[in-house]
Amino acid sequence: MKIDPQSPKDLSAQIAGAIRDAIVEGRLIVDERLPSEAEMADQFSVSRATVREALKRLAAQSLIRTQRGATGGAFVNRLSFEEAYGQQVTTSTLLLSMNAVSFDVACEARYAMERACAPLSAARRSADHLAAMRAEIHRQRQPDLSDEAFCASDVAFHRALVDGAGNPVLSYQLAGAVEAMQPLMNMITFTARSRERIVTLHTQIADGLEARDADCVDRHLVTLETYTRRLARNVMEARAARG
Amino acid sequence: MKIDPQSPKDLSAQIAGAIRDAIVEGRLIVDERLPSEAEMADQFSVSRATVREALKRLAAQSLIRTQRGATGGAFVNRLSFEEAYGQQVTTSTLLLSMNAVSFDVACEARYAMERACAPLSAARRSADHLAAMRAEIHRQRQPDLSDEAFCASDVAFHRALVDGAGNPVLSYQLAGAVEAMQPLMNMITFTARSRERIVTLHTQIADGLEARDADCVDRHLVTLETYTRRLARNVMEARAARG
DNA sequence: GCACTCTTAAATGTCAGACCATTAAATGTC
DNA sequence: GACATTTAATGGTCTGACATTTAAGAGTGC
Repeated sequence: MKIDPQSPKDLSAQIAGAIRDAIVEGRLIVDERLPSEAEMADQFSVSRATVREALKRLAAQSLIRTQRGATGGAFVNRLSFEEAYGQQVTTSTLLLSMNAVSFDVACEARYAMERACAPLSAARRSADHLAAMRAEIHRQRQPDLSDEAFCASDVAFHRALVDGAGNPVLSYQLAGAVEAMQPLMNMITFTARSRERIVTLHTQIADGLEARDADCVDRHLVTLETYTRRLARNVMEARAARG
Repeated sequence: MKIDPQSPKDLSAQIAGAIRDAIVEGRLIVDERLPSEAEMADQFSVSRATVREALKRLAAQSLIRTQRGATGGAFVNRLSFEEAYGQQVTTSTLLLSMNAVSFDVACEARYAMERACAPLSAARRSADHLAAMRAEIHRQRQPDLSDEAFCASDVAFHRALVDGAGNPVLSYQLAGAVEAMQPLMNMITFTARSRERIVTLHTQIADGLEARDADCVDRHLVTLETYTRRLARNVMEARAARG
C-alpha cells in the first residue's frame, strides 16, 4: 500500500482510502489486526497523528474498531446489519432534509419499496411479526398517545411488515426509507392526520397478512399512500394560502 | 454543546457526535461555517489534535467539508445524491461480503426492489433512458466484450431502468442493491452465464418499457430473477460436488 | 502446584507547541 | 485603476511527551 505525498488530497484521506480498498478487496479480512499506529506511521512515512486521523475516518464508517491495552490495536470490523442500518438511516435522513426532496417523491419511493415487500411478507410472516403489528395497532388506538409516540408506533408497524418478508437485506434497505420519512411525516401529523383512518388501514393490512392475502395488503398500502399524499398536498396548499 | 471528560468513550467520538447531532437537528445549517479548530479546542477544553480527529470522523461521512486558507474552515456539507449513493454502495457491498449473505437472499431483495420500479419506469421513462438501455444491450451483444465489461454494462442497464422511474430517492436506494450485487454476480458470471439468454431478456424488458407495458417488464424481470437464481444454485451444487 | 498480587510492556488516547502550505484580503506601488 | 506584495488566518503535518488501559509475565505466599 502506497501513498503519494505530492497528491493534492490530504495524507490522512489517502491512507484511509488505501486501507479501505484493502478491506473491500479482501486483502484485509474480518477481525484481522492492523499494524500499530507507530508501525503504520513508519510504513507510510508520516507522523502518528496523521495515521490516527486516517483511522478515525475508517472508524466513523464502522470499517475498523480499536482496542486499547497490551493486545490492543485496530481491527477490521465485521459490519453488522445493525450498524449498516444506523448509517443508512442517518444518511437518508440528511439526504432528504438537505435537498428539499418533496414529500411526494419521498413518499412514492417509500411505498414503492414497501409494496415490494408485501407479497414476501404475506407468504412468510411469522406469528411474531403479526403479533407485533397487532400490538402497535392497539397502541395507536389509545387516545392519550402523544403525536410523537403515534409516529414512532407507525414506524414500528411498518418495520414489522418489512421484517415479515424474512429478508435481512430488504429490511436493511427499507429501514432508511421508512425511518427517514418520519421527520417529513411529522410536518403533517400534528395538523390534519386522522388516526382513526390510519388505524383502520393498518388493521386491514394486518388482516391481509394474517390471511396471507398479498393483494389485499397491496390494495390497502396503495390506499394508505394515496391518503397520505393527499393529506400532505392539502396541508401544503393551506399553508400556501395562509402565507 | 457539551462533552463529558469522564465518559468511557473517546473525546473525539463525543465531539463528533455532538456536532453530528447539531447538524441532524438543524442547529447547524448547510454551508454554515464551524468555528476554527483552535476555537473548538478552547470550547471543548481539548487539544487541537482531538478536535481534528473528530472533524475527520465527520468528513468521512460527508457531513462536513474543509477548506484551507484565510477564509477556510470546516463547513456543513450538503449531502448530495452522488455522495450518498457512493456511501450506500460501499456499505452494502461490505455488508454482503462480510456477513455471508446468500446469493438467494441478496438476489431476492434486489429484484423485489427493481420490480417496484418497473411500473413507474414504464410510465415515465424518457427517450434518453430507453436509448441508454438499448446502447447497453448493443454493447452486451459484442462477442469480444470481457466478462468484467459485460457485468458493468449489465449494471448500467439496470441502473437506467431504475432511473427511468424519475424518482431520485428510489434511484439512490436501489443503487446500493444493484451495485453491491455485482461482486456476488461475478462468482457465477465466469462459468455458466448465457449472454444470449440475458441479452434476450434485456431486449424484452426494453421493449416493454418502450411500449409502456408494466406487466411485460415485470414478467421478464421475474424470468431474469428465476434464471439468475437457478444458475447460482447450479454453480453452488457443482462446486459442492467437486469439492 | 495453585491462587493471588505486583510489575512490566505495548498499545491507544491526549496534550502542547511548532512549523508548513494555502488562501484571500489588505497594503503598497506604478 | 491595475497589478504586485505583504500579511494574517486557517487547515495540514510533525515531534515528543505523558496518561490510560490492558494482558501477559514475574514474583510471592500457602
